Amino acid sequence: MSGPKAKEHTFQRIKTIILDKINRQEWKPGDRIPGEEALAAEFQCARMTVHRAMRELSDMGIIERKRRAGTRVALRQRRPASIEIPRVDIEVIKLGYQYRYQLLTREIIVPTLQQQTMLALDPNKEALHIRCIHYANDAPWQLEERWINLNTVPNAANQSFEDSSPSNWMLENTPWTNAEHIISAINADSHHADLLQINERDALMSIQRKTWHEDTLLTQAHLVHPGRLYQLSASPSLG
Amino acid sequence: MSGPKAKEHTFQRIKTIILDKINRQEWKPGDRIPGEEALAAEFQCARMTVHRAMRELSDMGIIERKRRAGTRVALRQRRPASIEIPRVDIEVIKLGYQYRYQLLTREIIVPTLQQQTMLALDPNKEALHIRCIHYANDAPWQLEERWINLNTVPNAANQSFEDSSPSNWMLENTPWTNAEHIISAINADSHHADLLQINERDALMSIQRKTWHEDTLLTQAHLVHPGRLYQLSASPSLG
DNA sequence: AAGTGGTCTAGACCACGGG
DNA sequence: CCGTGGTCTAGACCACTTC
Repeated sequence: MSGPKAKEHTFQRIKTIILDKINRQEWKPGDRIPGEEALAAEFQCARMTVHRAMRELSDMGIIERKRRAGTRVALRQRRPASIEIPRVDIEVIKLGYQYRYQLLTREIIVPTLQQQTMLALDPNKEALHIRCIHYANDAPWQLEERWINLNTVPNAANQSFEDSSPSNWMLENTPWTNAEHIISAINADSHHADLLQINERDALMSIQRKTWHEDTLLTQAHLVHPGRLYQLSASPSLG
Repeated sequence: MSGPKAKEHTFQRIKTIILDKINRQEWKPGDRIPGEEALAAEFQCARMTVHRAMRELSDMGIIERKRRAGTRVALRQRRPASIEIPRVDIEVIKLGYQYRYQLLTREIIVPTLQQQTMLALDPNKEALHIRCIHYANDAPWQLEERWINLNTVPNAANQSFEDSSPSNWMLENTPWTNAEHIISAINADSHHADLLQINERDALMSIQRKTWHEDTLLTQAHLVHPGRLYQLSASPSLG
C-alpha cells in the first residue's frame, strides 16, 4: 500500500531541494548558488519555474538575490515570525469556553490633550470612548478600552455597543488598510485588578492596536489580558 | 515638477486597483470578483500576470479563491502580523545603548524529569544548561536561560560562552529549519528581581523559543525582559 | 460536465548593478 | 559593459469542485 503519489509541483520540488542543500550545509551562508538558467537546465524545466521557486525562497529570507551578482545563501538568518491576533470572541470559543461580553462605559467626549496627541485625534473634536470586558466562562478574559475617530467612522455614533463588541463591529463594518500592534507586559493597577478580578500588580499582557484607512486613524484600542491566562504564539511564516 | 515616473509593474498595478476597489467597498466581503480571463482582458495583459496579482492578494488573506467557484473578497478579515524577534545584541546597539554580556552559569547536566518532557530531551542524557544576562548600558536587558541538546549540537560542548552569547553562537553556527515562540506576561520572582535589578512581582515579558532542525530539537531558550523596558511591535505583512 | 483557478513552457525584452 | 534576475506573453494542459 504505497500512498497515493500526490503530484508535487515542479517549483515546490525545486524549493525543497534547494532548502535541503542549504540545511545540509552543502551550500553555506554567503555561498553563491547557480543561476536560474543553470538550474532550469538541471531540473529540466522553464526558467520561470525556477524563478518562482527562488522568489519564494527569497521572500522567506533564505536566499538573497541581486541582479548581475547572482543568488547567495542569506548571511544573516532572520527570525521573522507570524503572529495572529485573533478576534477575541472566536478565540474564547475555540478554547472551549463560553463567551460573554459586557459594556462598561460608552461616551462621546473630547479627549484630553495627552490622548489627542497619543491618538492622533483632532484637537477639541469629540471622539467615541468605549470600555468593555470580554469574559471566558464568566472569568474576565480581556479588558478593552477603545477610542473611535468619529470623523472617519461617523456610523459608530449610532451604535450602542451593548450587545456586540466594538472590535467586532469595526472589523465587520469598517474597511482598514493598515494596523500596528505594540505588545508589552505591565503590572495591574487597582483599576485593572478590580475589573479583571485579579490582584494588584499581577502581570498583564498589553496589546495596543492602531488601525488606519490609508493615512487616517480609524480607531485605537488598548487590550489587556491577565498574564496567567493568555499567551501569544508566533511561528515562522513558511512557504 | 512631476516626480520621475517609476514604471509600475503590471501585476503590481492590478494588485493596487483590486485592493482599492475592496477598500472602497465597491467589492464587499463575500462578493465575487471577475475571473482571471476577464481581468486579463480588462487590463490588456496575459492571464499569468493577473494570476500573479491575485495569488499575492490571496496570500495576504484579502481574497479567497476556489476552482470552479471563482474568487471572492474574503469574509473573515485576518489579522496576521509579522513580528521580528531580533538578535539581542543588535537590538540593544540599535537603540543606542552599550551592549554587554555576562555568563552566569554553564553546566552539562542531566535535566530533571519535568525538564526532559518539557524540552523533549532524551531521558537520562546530559544536556548543556546555560544562564546569562544581556545588558544595555549596564542595566539588565534580558535574562536568558537555555538548554542545548548535545546529541544534535555536539559542538556546543566545546564552547565556553564566556565572551559570546549562546544565542548568537547558535544562530551563526547551527542551521535550523523551524522555530516556535510563546510570548506571555509573568510576575518576577525573587530570583528574577535579583538578577534583573527590579522589584519582585514586577511585570516581565517572557519569550520561550524552541528551535528545531527537521524533527529534532536543537535548543530551548527562555528569554525574560523587564516589562517597563521592552516591547514588541507587530505590523501586517503587506505585499 | 464544464468552468474556474493552478501550473508550466519557451520564448522575449527590460532593469539593475557589479566587473 | 553585459550577465543576472525581474517581468511579461500567449499559449497549453491539468486539477479541482460546484453546478
